[in-house]
Amino acid sequence: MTNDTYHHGDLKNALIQAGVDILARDGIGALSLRSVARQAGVSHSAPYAHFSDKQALIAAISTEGFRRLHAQLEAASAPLKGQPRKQITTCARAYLDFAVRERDIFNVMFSGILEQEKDYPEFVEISKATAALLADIVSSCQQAGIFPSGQTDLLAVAIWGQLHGIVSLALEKQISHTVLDQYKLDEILLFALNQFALVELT
Amino acid sequence: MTNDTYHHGDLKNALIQAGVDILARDGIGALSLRSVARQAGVSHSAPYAHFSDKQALIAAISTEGFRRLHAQLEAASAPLKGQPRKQITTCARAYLDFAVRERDIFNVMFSGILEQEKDYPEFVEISKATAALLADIVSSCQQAGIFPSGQTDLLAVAIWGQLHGIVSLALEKQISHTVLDQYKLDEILLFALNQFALVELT
DNA sequence: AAAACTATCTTGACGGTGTCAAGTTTTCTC
DNA sequence: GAGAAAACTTGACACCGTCAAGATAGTTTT
Repeated sequence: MTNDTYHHGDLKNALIQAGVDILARDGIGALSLRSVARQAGVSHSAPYAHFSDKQALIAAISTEGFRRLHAQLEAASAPLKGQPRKQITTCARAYLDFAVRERDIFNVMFSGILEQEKDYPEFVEISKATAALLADIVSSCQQAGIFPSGQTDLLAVAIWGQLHGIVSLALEKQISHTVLDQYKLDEILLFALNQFALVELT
Repeated sequence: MTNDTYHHGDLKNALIQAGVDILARDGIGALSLRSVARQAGVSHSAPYAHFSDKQALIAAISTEGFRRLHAQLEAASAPLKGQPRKQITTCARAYLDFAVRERDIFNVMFSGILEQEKDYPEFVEISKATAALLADIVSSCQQAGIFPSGQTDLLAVAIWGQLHGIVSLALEKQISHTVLDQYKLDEILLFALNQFALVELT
């Protein structure tokens, strides 16, 4: 072959993007190294120049997922700096939005498919940054008297856990229709958040 | 073949049990129709007499998982009938225990691998029963003045969600060491539960 | 600038997988 | 006991992850 596309240039990112696209279009069952290679227009073994195995590709896709989630939470909360009461509710809705809109990426990120996550430092970094973003908002809320003070890390984990759990159960269709017919999901999130709050969140 | 084991007798349940064993021994990556058939000592196509496809086997394993979770919660709460304060904390710990001890089944149950869950009525039934078990305890707690009264279903979903989320994040190793070094997981669960409670839960 | 080297990509192969079709064996039914 | 139905085997197919060997493109060395 003597054409000018033998070397792709940025195949690694193209493969990650191809993976994201396949997830969005065909779901998690269609995500394979070979389908990703096909989508990127390269041979079935080309990914091995950039990913040591399928786990490494999944780690990269999960990392990209956390980047998007982080960016989404950042975009939701940054314009509300100084208004922690609005930040926490807006971020909760943004978390829900992300999970619904990028359902399959969200699943890849949190479904235990990725093992040995500590082998992927970029994944660890961005997932920690995402947790820190939420913790910062929780901390701001404490300082504003919205949440009780003290044990910030513990409080942040509890709130993230609650948020994550309700969203996850919803994606798994484990929330009964008797509840869903009565309340919208973000109302459920708000109700749960308010258990922690000293003033009513809306 | 003329031996007396051509017909297994109860291959369907044997295949489910084989799946559970493989999950426990080799993890979710080793779960395949063929490995399950091998483990049960039958040919690679034998499962198709009992399961229409791999999804159906996964549904059956998930169903078995919910049966075990339900049984575990039942065993934890039944002896404490009339003591809702103890029931709710004991069940939270039992939920955590189950997730840790049967980690891979728990993952199969809640990782979105199973699609079209409504096609599997036994799965729907036992998962609803599990939610109902938790909701009943929450309701008892309300009547005992441990939780605020009203909106029982909403409260139950919030509490289950919180429980589920914290456990899930822990399994995903998304809870930072600064928190885990300071608190045990069941202390985190208790802290979160107490946000809903009118009296302190221990 | 030529040569050596390295990174990138292709081709081809291997065993494993889900699924289906066809055939065999056993059990059920009348 | 014959025929039907259920349970199981064998064999095939396309797809998968992975590896080895080779081809091609850039990069570095001299």
